[in-house]
Amino acid sequence: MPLPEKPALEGLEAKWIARWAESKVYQFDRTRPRAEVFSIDTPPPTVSGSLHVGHVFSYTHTDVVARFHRMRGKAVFYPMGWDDNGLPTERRVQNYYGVRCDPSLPYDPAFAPPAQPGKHPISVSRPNFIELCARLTAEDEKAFEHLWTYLGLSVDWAMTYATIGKRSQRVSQLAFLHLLKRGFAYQVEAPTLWDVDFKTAVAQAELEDREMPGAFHKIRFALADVESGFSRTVDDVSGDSPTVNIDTTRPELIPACVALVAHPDDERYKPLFGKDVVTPLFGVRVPVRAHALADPEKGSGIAMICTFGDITDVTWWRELSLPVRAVIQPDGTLREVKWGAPGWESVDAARAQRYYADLTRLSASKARAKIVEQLKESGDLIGDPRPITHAVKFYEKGDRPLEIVTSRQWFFKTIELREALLARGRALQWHPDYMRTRYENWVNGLNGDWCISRQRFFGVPFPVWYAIDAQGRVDHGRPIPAADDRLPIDPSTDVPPGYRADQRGVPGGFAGDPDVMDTWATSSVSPQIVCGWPDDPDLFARTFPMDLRPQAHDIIRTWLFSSVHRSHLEHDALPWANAAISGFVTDPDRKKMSKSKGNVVTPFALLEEHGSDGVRYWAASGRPGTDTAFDTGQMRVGRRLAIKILNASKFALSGGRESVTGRESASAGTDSRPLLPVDRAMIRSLAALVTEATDAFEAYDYARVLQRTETFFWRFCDDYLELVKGRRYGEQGPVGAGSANAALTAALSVMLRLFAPFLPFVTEEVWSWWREGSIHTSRWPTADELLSLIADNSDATRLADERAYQWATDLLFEVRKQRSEAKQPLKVPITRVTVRAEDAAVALMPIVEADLKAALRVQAFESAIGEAREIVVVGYEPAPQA
RNA sequence: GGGCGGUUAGCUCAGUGGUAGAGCACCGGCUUUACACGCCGGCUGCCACAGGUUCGAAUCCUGUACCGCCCA
Repeated sequence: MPLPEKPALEGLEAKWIARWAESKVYQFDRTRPRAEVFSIDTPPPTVSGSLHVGHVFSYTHTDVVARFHRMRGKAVFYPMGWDDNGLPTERRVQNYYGVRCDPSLPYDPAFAPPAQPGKHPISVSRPNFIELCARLTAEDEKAFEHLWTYLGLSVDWAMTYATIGKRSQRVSQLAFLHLLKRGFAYQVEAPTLWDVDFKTAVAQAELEDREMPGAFHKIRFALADVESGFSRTVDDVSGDSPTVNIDTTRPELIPACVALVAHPDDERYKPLFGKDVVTPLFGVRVPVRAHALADPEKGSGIAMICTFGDITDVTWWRELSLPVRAVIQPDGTLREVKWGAPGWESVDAARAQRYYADLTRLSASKARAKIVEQLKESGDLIGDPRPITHAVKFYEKGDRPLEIVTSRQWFFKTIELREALLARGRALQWHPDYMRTRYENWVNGLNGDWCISRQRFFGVPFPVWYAIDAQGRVDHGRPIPAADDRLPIDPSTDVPPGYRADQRGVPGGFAGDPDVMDTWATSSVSPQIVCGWPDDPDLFARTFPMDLRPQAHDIIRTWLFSSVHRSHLEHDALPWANAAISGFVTDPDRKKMSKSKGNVVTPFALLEEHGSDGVRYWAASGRPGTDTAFDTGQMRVGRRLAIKILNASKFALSGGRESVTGRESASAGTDSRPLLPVDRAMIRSLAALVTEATDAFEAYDYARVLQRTETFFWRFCDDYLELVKGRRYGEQGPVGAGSANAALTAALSVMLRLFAPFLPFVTEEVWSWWREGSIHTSRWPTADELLSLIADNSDATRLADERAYQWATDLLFEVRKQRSEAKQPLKVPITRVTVRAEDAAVALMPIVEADLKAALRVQAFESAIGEAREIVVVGYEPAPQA
């Protein structure tokens, strides 16, 4: 192929994407043994969200590492997944089509969504809803694949998976059944964190704290039985009976109050422990109890325990064996209560009923406003509410504060595995190492088992049914598991072994588990999904445990933790040897870029403007774990680097072969080895770079590789290339030209390969000018391939060559500087340069003089031995008369 | 409140005990037969602050301040 007249970056993406797909360069070779495989557990992006520059950033990191290992000779196992399962997709489908899922409706095979979402959501059956989810995610996935391909990810697209796909469902269900059999999965009716809008349980890992305005309300509780031992000085007293005042931010939960609690050492309240108080408005007798979690510093130091206001209430309720009086319903409103009925005994049930009637069916926030009025009226609110700002727990995707609702949920055991999971974390290689601390903090802070069931629709169902007894009661105690070989199943349509379809939902029949799994319960088995467990043991043996889990640090507590957990239980092993943790992309104000903050940049436009190589250059400059500023300037620098590679390559290659103009190479017929000291020195310093780059890459420090290679390349262009330019054109005869050409082509070949993981398009383009096959399946360069070109690598020669090259660049710099200061154009020859230097340097002049004369347009050097170095440009040739 | 990272040139960042660096930006010069998306040169710093260790500290230790993130 002839060298292009004017090489350009435009169109390289389209050209090479098509050829790579055609020639299957990124196809995984599954005949290779485990030791020759590098397997990557790619994060499946949430397809219902839009891709943003943060994705481009972190996925580039993975690709760079993948390309390095491919060139090191590994068969790279690099699948892509789509996380289409779960709430984000449901929410997007609801908004996109204007529909709501109503599981009670029958399937309508003729249903078609409206072109535009209507004002009021259309109710559709669960199968119809799932169809819409599948349809929309398929479109999203196409757009994602296009972007990834354009970015140059070297993914094997034949292995793509989706978290809602059949295989993912089979693996999730099978792994679940294994844990059920072994007792690590269990279900229980228990108070659970609950989102009142999504109407589902959520897990600890999905919580986030948000600073919210609130208010402390000082509420008066009357003592039930006044005794002499109780000192009236402990707190405010009003009316006839001694009272105790508590502070609460949630007065609407007074009807759910089951006790008061203070710290066991709190002298103010010690006399009250074991006594009863009566709740205001509702007149319920509740005990005063002691517990270490009560904070004497907070409010009045005594708190009410409600079922349930927060997770501390749950702890108190459990540890103090208190009864349940729940008022918050799954939709977040207050349920109806019959005051005076068992469990709701009151000293004045009629009065309780009267107050409560005004609260029934109000949301928590409306009920709060109402009850404050009532408390004011009854005189039980002491003073005005005091506004505060406090952290309130939210579901990370939710809009209203979480409630705690008692319901039947599935859990995976985590708490009893804490020590084992910490040990796994220590065995994992973290990049950077300090990210391990995030994991350890999380594992140490676990306060309950992992709730995996969600009361949603677009997810992996639990592969179990329950018998219904003759009285129509569902027996949750003995779930009927599906047979392993039938998975995946949907218990809402499939029938358990030993039953007929017409027995669904009837006494003596069966009921399917109605819930779906938490999306993390599926993505946590992504290594098993991609590696073919358990249906393809051959693939599994070649890929698992995997080499690398790349991901961002925000999901250490979710994806990373849960994957370690699942692999620990299923395989008694870590799922991967390495975890490479990417940082975030920050905007210029050092804030995390995110959609909600409105500072997200659409990635495709960036790729088109700066070129995929340019954007990748920016991304690869972000070291593992380090947050990186969004910087189009860096992308422009990357683009310039790519252009420079094109042009320098054109020059370097135009001598060793037939050139663009058809002129014969100046070095034709000569031995193609770097023979001259300057050439040898350059080759050896490149060999040192290769060693450094390889070591850094092995340590996941790809950013250093890029930076060092770039620095070397730019100096190569500015100094070495200029130095040998004249010689390369044959000014010093064929031997000098041959040496330069040999050094140029060898150096170019190596530098292109060093750049290839970062700049896959431009390096492939240049490679194609003169080499067979793809650069991306060529061998990673070695120091030895360079050093072996040189006959004499003895220390003496090496040092002498280095000194000559150094001396040449010193002179280059000094003369250039003087020419620049004299403002003389390069086309004006310098008549004479006098050099005074130490003996050793002067002795090097014959070696470098000819190259320097050509590079600097110097007609003559005059050198003398002297103490202090002095390099003087004596004069310039007068400009020719006009 | 606890933990983790960070603070180096106007900006983005390298720099793990030995004379403070790169790119961008800025200034001056240059059509030079690979590249003006280029080349040559120049300017730019109490390395956040205060102590300590050391012959010597941007680098190690202690503390402080500020920024970011994670967890309560």
